[in-house]
Formats: sequence, C-alpha cells, structure tokens
Amino acid sequence: MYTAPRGTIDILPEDQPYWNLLRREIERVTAQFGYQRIDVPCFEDTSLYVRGVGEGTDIVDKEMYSFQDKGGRDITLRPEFTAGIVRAYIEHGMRTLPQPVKLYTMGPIFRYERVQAGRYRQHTQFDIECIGEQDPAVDLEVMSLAWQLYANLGFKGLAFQLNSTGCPKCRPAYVERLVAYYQGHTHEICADCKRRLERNPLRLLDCKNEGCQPIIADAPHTSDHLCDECAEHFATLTGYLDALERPYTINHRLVRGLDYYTKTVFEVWAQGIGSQNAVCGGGRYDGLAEELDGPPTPGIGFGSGMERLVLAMKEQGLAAPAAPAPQVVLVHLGQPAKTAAIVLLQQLLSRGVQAQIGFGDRSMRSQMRGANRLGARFALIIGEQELAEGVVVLNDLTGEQPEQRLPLADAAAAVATLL
RNA sequence: GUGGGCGUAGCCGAGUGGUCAAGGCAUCUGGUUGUGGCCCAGAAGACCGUGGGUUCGAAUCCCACCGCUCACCCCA
Repeated sequence: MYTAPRGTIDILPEDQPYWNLLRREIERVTAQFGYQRIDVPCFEDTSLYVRGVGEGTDIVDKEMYSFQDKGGRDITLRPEFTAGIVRAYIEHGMRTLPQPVKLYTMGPIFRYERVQAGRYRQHTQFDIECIGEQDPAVDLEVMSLAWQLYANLGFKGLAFQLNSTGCPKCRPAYVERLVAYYQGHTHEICADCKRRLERNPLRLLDCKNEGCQPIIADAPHTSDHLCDECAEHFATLTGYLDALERPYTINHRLVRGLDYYTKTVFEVWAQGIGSQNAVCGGGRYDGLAEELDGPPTPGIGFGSGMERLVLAMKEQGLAAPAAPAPQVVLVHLGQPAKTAAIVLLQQLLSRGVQAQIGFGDRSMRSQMRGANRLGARFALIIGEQELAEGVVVLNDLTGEQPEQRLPLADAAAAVATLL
C-alpha cells in the first residue's frame, strides 16, 4: 500500500475547517495592516539559498531538497520564503515603489529533517516581509501583525520571545567575547557545545544540556554588547512594546539559525504541541538584499507554521466552523420519481439552494438515514404516489414542522422561500 | 546523523504458544406494505507490518528489514 512520503501529511476534510479559518484570518489581518500578496516559486536556484541563508547553517548543510533539472540547473525546493521574496523585490525593481514594500504569502516549505511532533518535511508557512525601511516601528508593526492574528484566532498564553543579535559591526566582537568566555570552560561543556564553539558559537546559547546551563547563565548577553545603533534600535522597539503594554520576554538565548538576521530576532511559542513549540519565527535582515546582489535594503519579516498553528488551535480547544450541511436532500422511490427528483434538484440548485440527491436505489429508510446523517434541514420525498398526484412531500428534519405536501410544479420556489 | 517506544479490520482495541483472532466506533442491510435521529438484529471488513528462524504447532518466542512515533540536533 502506498503511504504519504515520510514527513508529509494529508489534510483531510475534517481538518479543513481549521485551515479555512486560518486562511480567512490571515487574509483579514494582512488587509488590515496593508500587506499585499505575492507568490514566488516553490523552487529557486540553489545558490540563492546558499548565499541568502548562509553556508554553515543547518538548512543549507543538511536540510535542502536539491536536485539538477533536465537542463543541468541546480535547483532547490524552497526551505524558507525570505530569500525568494527578496529576490523578487530586487528582480522587479520594487525599490521604485513607495517604501517600505509590505508583502505576505502562504505556501509549502520543504526541509529534509527527521520528523517529530509538529515537524514535517513539507509544511506550510504564512509569511510576512516588510522591505525597505529600517525604522524600529516597522519591527513593531510586523510583530503586531502576528499578535493581532493570534488574538483574532483566540489564542491564549502565547509567549513572545525577543532578542537582538546585533549587526556586522558589533556581532563579531561579541562572538569573540563569547568564545573567550567559553574557552575558560571547555572542560565543563557537553560534546555538542565543543562542536558549536568551533562551528557556530552563537548556538552555544541555546544548548539544552543540563550541565551547560550554569555556563550559559553567566555568559555575556548579546544585548549588552550592541553597537550604539543596534542598542538604540533595540531600546526604541522595546519602548514601543512597553508603551503598548505588550507582554514579551527578552530572551538572551534566542539566536536564530539563519545567517542573515541582524538586530531584531523574535519567536512566538505555544505550549502543548510537542517540543517544537515555535509557531512563529522571524527577524530583521538588513544585509540580505546586498548579499543577493541587490542594493542595500533593510527588511524584516517572519514565518509562521500553519500546521503548528492548527495543532495549537486544537490544543486550546478553539473551534472552527464546520462545513455547511445541505439544506435539502431529495429522497426518491422508483425510477420515474427519481427522474422527477433529478429535475427538482436542478431547479433547487439553480436557485442557489444547497441540495443533494441520494444515489443508487436504496430504500426510503436508508435514504432518510442518509439525509439525517448529513445534517440536512429538509428532506423532499418523491415516490410513485406523489408523482401521480403531482406533489412532493416536505419533511422538516428538525422536527419543528409537520410534513406537508407541495405542488411539484412550484416546489423549488416554495422551498427556497423557507430557507 | 543518534537514542527510546510501537506496528492486530477505516479508527480504537482484547488476545503473550494450541479451535488462522473478542469487543467498541464507523459502514451496509433489515426490524411488515414508502420515512430519519434512540433501540434491536444481521452483514461485510484482518493473508495479525514484511521476510526468515525456533517449535508438532506462533498474532503470541528469536533475528533482520520496513514503517510509524517521541526525543536529541535544529527549526515553523
């Protein structure tokens, strides 16, 4: 038997109400904040991600779905949205538009990872990018949009994590300081951390090994070693957040796995959906456009995992409206009556009524059971007798009204007025 | 890439060596002649993940493989 490839899921009809609700709220909040939709390809030149996301990152080193197409081009299924959207911004000369350019998108993301709760090889992200403005008020807007979306969906107790990782001017000095600090503790840290010390020192900060916790606790904070520009940016942003009384936690250990982040980084965490608890992650990437051969252009954005949001909605018991039940189901007995029922069905559909008919030649009992299970409002019954008399029986399945007989000729009109 | 748990019908789930397998949900059909929701009866549905092995005999024991799952890593 074929099964869905590892790390992929089928989103079945029973789950679609959650997705519909999510998409609807995303459309609403992006329109409210003035973000416009952009759709970029599901694959790009491999080098776009290698340069954008950065060599040495997990994504580039081991998680990309890369292949050569029949023309020999190196192609990669997108492992994130930002690089592709910034590429589109540059390619289409969007710097000539009023700045910043505010964009959003939704779609599948591919990363070859080991699967676990809330982590898939193909998942769906809602993504926001605000490109062309370095004002901390933009950082606030982007975070606010996420806030508003989650609030509209009814989430409670989501935790916003915030940090600043500096910029190319101040980060190297901080990393040096961090490395120096750790070199005094090499005998106390775990094997992973020894590797991180060589390869990616910032990641030392989010090690979960128990033995490393005291070392991390005393490690220098990124936010204490920012250059004046970055420090001011961070202070202004937190000042705005305080003015709005937005709850957030400055998480000195929040460092993100992509090279392009500068200054602001943030995540949103949800409880109860497994150990992969980030439902939103993003940050500022002021050097990315240049890295991709574009003009120097600041930008900030986030991605939010929709599968994880659905998990969180379920976890928090948030209801999603179910698909509408049919208003009318036609029940028939005998071939001539079935033909008449099909004609009546068409008349109802033409009037915009949500109507269905029972297929096959099942018993009336069976058809009535079926109508009831569909949650239909009315059953319209046509048998030999009704056909002979030119009537149709209207049965109110809610039991509120007794059965009544309607003239077949204008039954559709009569039923339509009842709904 | 590393480690733990699991693998019996669409779903849940008994059964741990001896009538090729219980029950529940869901499905279908009936419960008098043309009527739903409750109830009752019946039917259909499993080569017990796959392949080896041990045994007179295995869903039950052993091995391998595959798959699922959780966790590490990392991320959404």
